[in-house]
Amino acid sequence: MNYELLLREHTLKVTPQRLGILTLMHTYGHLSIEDLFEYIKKQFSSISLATLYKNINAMLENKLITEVKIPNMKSKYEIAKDTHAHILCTKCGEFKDIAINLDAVLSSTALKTDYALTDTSVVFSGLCSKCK
Amino acid sequence: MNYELLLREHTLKVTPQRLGILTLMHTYGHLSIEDLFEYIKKQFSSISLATLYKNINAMLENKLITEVKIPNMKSKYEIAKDTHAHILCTKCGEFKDIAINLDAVLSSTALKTDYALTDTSVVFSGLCSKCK
DNA sequence: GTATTTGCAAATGATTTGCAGTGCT
DNA sequence: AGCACTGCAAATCATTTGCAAATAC
Repeated sequence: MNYELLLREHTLKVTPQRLGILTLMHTYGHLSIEDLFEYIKKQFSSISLATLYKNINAMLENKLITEVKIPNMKSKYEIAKDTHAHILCTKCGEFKDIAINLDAVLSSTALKTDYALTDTSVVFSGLCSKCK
Repeated sequence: MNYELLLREHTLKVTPQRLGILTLMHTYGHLSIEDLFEYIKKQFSSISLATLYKNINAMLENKLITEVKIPNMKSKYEIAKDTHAHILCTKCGEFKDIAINLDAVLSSTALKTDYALTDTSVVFSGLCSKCK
């Protein structure tokens, strides 16, 4: 994937730090601030936490990335993509995307509540195949 | 509802502050820490934020209440109840429970992922009937 | 060349902890 | 009586801000 283009499309300047952050997110899928800082320091030993936060916030504002809030855990960040849900193993911490179709649930909810629904935040949790 | 009994069932002592917190949650449905502190001070003018946090944490640990994490907002707390979902109006901030049936989605997800699913965290958002 | 970004240090905000006194059972 | 809870102050942790130097375009 071309992150330089992605940044430019979102009106953000291209810097090595930003490219590093996006590459990490692509590699790991979902990362907390702590994780990101730990990994990014390996490439940019002098990067500051302030820079990381500033970039995360800039990319969130431009909707290039998304924050995923998870029960009982710190938030994780991911490159923005189409509507999807997440699944968490509460024992080993595995966290990943799942493809589920919520269209029926969403349209019936919209009907019942008279809301115009635009976003979903869905995290299922339990035990993964290894942990259960 | 009998909050004294509810506290005892969860092995927590009954104190006026705790009863106040639970009554507020019952009245308002979902409250942030800020909201709770503002309201509870009207009853207990000398209550400290530390006490509020300690009680919230004690009740969370005992699963008497639940934290609801919401995209782009501070968490809200509610008295624990059966699995349900939430809906948020991103304009006026209305936030409420919705009764949706996720059984089909959950069982097909469990099958596909080989997870034993136990919990769900679902927040839909958009514009309510007045705001849209 | 100008505006934005970076990294540092300091400031702010949120939550937790320690402790002495009080209240619950 | 004994242990848990409260309220205060201080400590810790998370995030943001201000500013000078460096970098992107």
